[in-house]
Amino acid sequence: MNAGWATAEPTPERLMKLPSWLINRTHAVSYRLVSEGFAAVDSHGYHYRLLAALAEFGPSSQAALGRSTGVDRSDVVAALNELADRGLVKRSPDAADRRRNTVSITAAGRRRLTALDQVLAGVQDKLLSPLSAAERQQLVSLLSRVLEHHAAD
Amino acid sequence: MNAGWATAEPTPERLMKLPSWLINRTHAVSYRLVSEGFAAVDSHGYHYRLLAALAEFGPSSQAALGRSTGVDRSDVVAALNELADRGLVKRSPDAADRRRNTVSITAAGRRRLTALDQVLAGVQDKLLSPLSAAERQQLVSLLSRVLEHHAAD
DNA sequence: AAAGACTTGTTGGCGTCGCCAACGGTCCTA
DNA sequence: TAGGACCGTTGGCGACGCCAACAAGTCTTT
Repeated sequence: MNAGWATAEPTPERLMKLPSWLINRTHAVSYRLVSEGFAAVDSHGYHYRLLAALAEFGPSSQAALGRSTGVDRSDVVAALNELADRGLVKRSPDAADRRRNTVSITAAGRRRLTALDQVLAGVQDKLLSPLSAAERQQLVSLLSRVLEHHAAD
Repeated sequence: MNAGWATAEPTPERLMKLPSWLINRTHAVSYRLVSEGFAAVDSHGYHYRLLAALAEFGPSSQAALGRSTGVDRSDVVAALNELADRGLVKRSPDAADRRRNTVSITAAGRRRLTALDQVLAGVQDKLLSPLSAAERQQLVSLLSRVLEHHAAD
C-alpha cells in the first residue's frame, strides 16, 4: 500500500483520525519491513507461518497446517512446494489416512526458522522503536483484545 | 489474509507474540469490515481517499491527489474513471497548465463522501468495540507515534 | 532561443495476498 | 453400501501496491 511515501502534499485529516487508516498504514510499514527481511533470507510470506506451526505442533497434514496458520489449502500446497524445493520440509504419505500428507520440518528447516525468528525480532524493534517497553506491551495488549473479540468472525 | 478464521487448531505461539503479526491480523479484520462496508455503497478502496482529499483540499491535479493520498499516479487514473462514471467527480482541463486535469468533487460526490464517512464511523465502532474510549485513544496515539517515526521511509 | 531536465496523464504490465470452485481420491457413518 | 465429509491439487479471480514507458507540456540553463 505504498509503504514509503513522503511528500509536500498533506494527507486528508479525515484519514489521519481513522483507527482503521492508522492500522492500514502501520500494516504497510510492518509488511514492508517483514518482507524485505524475509527476502534477504530467501523466504517469504507463508513460509514462516508454516515452519512455525511445524516446529511447534510437530508433523501435520496440510489441511491442519492451513487451519492453524490461516493459510488457504491451495496456498499451502504452493508454499510447501517451495519449502520442499529448499529442503526445509518433507512431505510423506500418511499411512493411516491415505488422503493426507504428513509434513515435517527438517533440520535445515529448523535452522531457517531460527534465522527468520531473528529477522523478525529485528523487525519488531525497528517497527516499534519510538515506543518504550511498557508502551509496546500496551500496544500488544490492545491489539490482542481487539483480535480476541473478532476471533469468531 | 483470511480475515475470518476460527478453527480447532491453535495458532503458533511464535506468531501470537509478534506485534507485526497482531498488526497484520488486525489489519485483516479492519480491511474486511471496511471493504464490505464500502461495497454496500458501491465504492471501494481508493474512492474514499480521493473524495476525502478533494473535499478537504478543493480541486486538484491528479498527480497532487495521488501524492496526498498515497495512491500511485496510474491507479489514480483508474479510480477517477470510476468516480467520474458515477458522477461523483468532474475532470476538466487546467487552462494554466495544459498537462494537468483539474479534478473537482460534485454535489453527488459530497453526498457519497458523507455516506462513506458514516460507514467508516460504524466500522471503527465495530472494530474497537472491546476497547473503552480511553483505550481507543491510546491505540490511536501509539499507532500515530509509530507512523510518525516511519514517515520518511 | 534552443537544449535538456522534469512533470503530467495514461497505458500496460507485474507480484503478492487472500479467496473460491472444482476435481479425483479417500474415509467415515448412517 | 451409499452419501456425505474431508484431503491434496489445479486453476482462476480481484484488490492492492508498484514500476516502466510514452507523448505532451512546462521549466531551467545556457
